[in-house]
Amino acid sequence: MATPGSASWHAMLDSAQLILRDEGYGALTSRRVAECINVKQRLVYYYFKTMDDLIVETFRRLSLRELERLRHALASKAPLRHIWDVCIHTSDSRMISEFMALANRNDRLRKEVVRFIEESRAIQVKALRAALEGKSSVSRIAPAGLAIMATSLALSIMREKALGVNTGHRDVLAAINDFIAAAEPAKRART
Amino acid sequence: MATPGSASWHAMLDSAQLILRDEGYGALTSRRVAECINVKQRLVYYYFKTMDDLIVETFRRLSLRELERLRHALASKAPLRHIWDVCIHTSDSRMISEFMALANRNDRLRKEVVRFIEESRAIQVKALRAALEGKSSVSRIAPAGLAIMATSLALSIMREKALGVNTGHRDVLAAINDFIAAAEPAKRART
DNA sequence: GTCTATACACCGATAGAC
DNA sequence: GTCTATCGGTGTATAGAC
Repeated sequence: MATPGSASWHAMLDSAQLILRDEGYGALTSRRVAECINVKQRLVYYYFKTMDDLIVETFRRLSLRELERLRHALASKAPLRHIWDVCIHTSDSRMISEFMALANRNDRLRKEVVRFIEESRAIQVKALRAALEGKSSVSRIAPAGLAIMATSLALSIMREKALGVNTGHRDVLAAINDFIAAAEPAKRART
Repeated sequence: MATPGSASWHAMLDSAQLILRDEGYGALTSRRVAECINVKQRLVYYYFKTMDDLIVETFRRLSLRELERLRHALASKAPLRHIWDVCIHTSDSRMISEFMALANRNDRLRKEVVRFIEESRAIQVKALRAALEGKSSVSRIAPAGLAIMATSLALSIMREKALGVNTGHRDVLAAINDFIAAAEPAKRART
């Protein structure tokens, strides 16, 4: 259509994110997006051919920003610590749940999600491989296994926190902290 | 309203599950449910006062069945192995994604989900505590931490498998197998 | 780039007959 | 217990003026 990257374009994606987070994908409609930025519904279809396009583009912009944060953390002095910080402070868990649900039935979105998972995991594996080189005593699990454990736990902890469950969180966070301290003994920090 | 537990009642919950799994909560409508079991839309409102009630009841029935499986596994000869089997072969990950998304904005469902998480975790902790008694060398992580790791990983692996991602799965499954073998050295099995 | 107006489908929920 | 019929509301998407 026209003008990806313009002010209205970004405003629509911003609204889409907020609606997804606060009201769920069932509420992500062209009318609702338009209402959020005080324009008429018709304009949404000027920027996005279908609502499907809007959803895919919303995830795409979000995932590119997230990968940027991960690459920045990878290049830092304490990659493991900073990558974990990015994972545990990533986008709202409710919004992630919505994208997951959508990805199961939207093939274009699914491909974007798969791309994101694979790229982010590659960054994590790179950091873990470098940190664990010559330290076989820290973990017998391969870097790829540790990476999936990290993302999986970060997501579960965020989600349960949002639901109001806390059982076992302290234990897991302590274990992760110990692991990072052993693999990357540079400075001390709080989780 | 009337007759919870009757044939039509169960048929409606069965349909609701299938629709959630295959089409998402956006498609879970009274008309769609009625269509699936060849009755008219009006009948759904005879069994469930609102669509909200139908959703909550669908999760409730499912979670009670799941807890029953977990309790059965706990009472078996190899509790850790069997509980893990239940976790990794639980309800379809797409359906779980839908319930998660719904629970973030439906307070009655949220309470049911919290109850399920806490009860299932208690069962897992019980099994882990018993298995690890006097075996401090197997893991330094407390049982509650190990429980959240297990559920978290089972869900992530199922979800990624459904999406078509495999990176690191083999490593994680091997690690879990090793852990169970060390904590519960009874018989050998495949994961 | 932003608007008015509209076609057409589907939603939740209810009234009331049999 | 199951049906027909219907209300008011909201959804995607498009035509076309300014």
